[in-house]
Amino acid sequence: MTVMRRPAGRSGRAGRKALRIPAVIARDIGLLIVSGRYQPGDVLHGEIETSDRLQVSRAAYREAVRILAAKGLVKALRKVGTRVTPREEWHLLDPDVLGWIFEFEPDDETLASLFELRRMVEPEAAAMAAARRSDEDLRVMAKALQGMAQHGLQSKAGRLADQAFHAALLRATRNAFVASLTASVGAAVSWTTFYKGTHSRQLRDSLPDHQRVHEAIVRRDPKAARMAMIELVDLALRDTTDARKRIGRKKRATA
Amino acid sequence: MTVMRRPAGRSGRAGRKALRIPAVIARDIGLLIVSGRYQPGDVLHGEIETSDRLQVSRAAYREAVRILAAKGLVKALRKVGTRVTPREEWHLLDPDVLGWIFEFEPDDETLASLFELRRMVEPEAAAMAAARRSDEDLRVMAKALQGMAQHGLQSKAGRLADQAFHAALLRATRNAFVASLTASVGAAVSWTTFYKGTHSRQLRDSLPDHQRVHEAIVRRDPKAARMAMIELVDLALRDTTDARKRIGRKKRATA
DNA sequence: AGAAATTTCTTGTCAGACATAAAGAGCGGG
DNA sequence: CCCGCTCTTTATGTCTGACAAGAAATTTCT
Repeated sequence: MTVMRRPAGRSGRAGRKALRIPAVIARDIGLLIVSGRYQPGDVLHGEIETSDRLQVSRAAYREAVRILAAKGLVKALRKVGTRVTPREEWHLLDPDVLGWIFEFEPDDETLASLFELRRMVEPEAAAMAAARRSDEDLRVMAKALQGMAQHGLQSKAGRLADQAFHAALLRATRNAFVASLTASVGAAVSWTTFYKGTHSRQLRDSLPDHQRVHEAIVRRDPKAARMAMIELVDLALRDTTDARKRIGRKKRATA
Repeated sequence: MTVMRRPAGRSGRAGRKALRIPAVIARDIGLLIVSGRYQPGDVLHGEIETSDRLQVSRAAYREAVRILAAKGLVKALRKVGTRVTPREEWHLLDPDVLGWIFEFEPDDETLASLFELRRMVEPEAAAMAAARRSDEDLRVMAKALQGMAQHGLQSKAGRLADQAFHAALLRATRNAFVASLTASVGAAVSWTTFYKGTHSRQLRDSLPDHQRVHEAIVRRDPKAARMAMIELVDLALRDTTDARKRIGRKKRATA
């Protein structure tokens, strides 16, 4: 494992800002953990050894470990070392942790679980949004829909617009806790559309689903918003699992 | 602000384990942030100045700041300082953050929002648990109910049993993301019963509500479990708001 | 006045040392 | 032989002081 000051990709481009060393190390180790390369119970190598190997100061490495500990991924014990925490203690809804999980192709169970959560939260959120939304919320959602229509779901911009729509909807609930699920929902949304876009030829247009939700919210019709959102999530899940099954068959056939 | 190596309370007792300096500082500053003493946009005092004032090394203080940054509460910028993040970026569902919020009496809106989240998640979770629970899940839930009955809701042990019941239920959903909401639900549960216990004379017995949920899960009856949980959450919310209103009147009368 | 160079300030990183707790080995006594 | 105590070992925990780097503020030059 080597320390990269910038996320993998072209380095010169102005894209993302340079990450500090501890953040990069935390991400690297975090990826190793959520991907299962480091299993719960495993103890990380010693601080001196690791920091030396990565050619960073021990202080920098320690700050990285602190970040991971703050997210529940590891726990440091004197004399025993820094040990990977059992999965139940991970802060799965932490944006970073979730992002790390979705940097790989998540397994079926993880994906299903996240969709179950969406299915629990988003319909009610849509209903709440229909009851409480401001005109400003509407404006943001409309703009997001326009972005989806304009760029399409294959493009990065389109995916961002999709996420923006769901984020605006959650914000419109006027519930800070619900709104803080934005990262979770966004991860599912982004990855799903990405998955469909890259692996599947025929890409069902989910824009109408979104528009139905939007219209219900415009009309301040909670019941309709809830139903429309249920349909949206269900269809998104179906599309995703269908695509997966196709890939699965293809892979099996190739192997 | 002074660094306390142990959480406030009697120090000699074996209760909680000694927290390391960065964790204590992170908690102290975290409390100042979530309580509003430090407002979003405020910049914390410089590292040298603060670490000097707290009489800890700069490295220790920096690790504390890293913890807060990992939870989205602050963001460090060169030359500008470490600044408190806008509220929308806080990781509200992080167990520590939520715990800090609930170390004070949360405002009505926060409490209402958290109950809304419970109301969205727990009924469906109960239904899922009814469909998927193992015998082991049942055993844990039964034991928790027994603990509630034995110790009562006023005692610490009773409150822990209450939390344990909800935790076991969420775990029985077999959904890691739902299960990771345990801390959030637990915070609401614990604080609510605590509130009722300390401030209110007549303390409605919520044990029957829990037992109805439990029985439905035993019977593998998702619909009944969902309905029972809806009732449980609604009653808990009503109890809490009622108690608050009483206190409010009392305070107003006293003042 | 406007752009470019410079200063300045704050976080970022490094290096090495010592402190401390907890696991494990070793030893003594029951 | 087993139990419990002490001592050693070892990893994290903490401190100190120094320098690097980047961004804001200031100054200087055109």
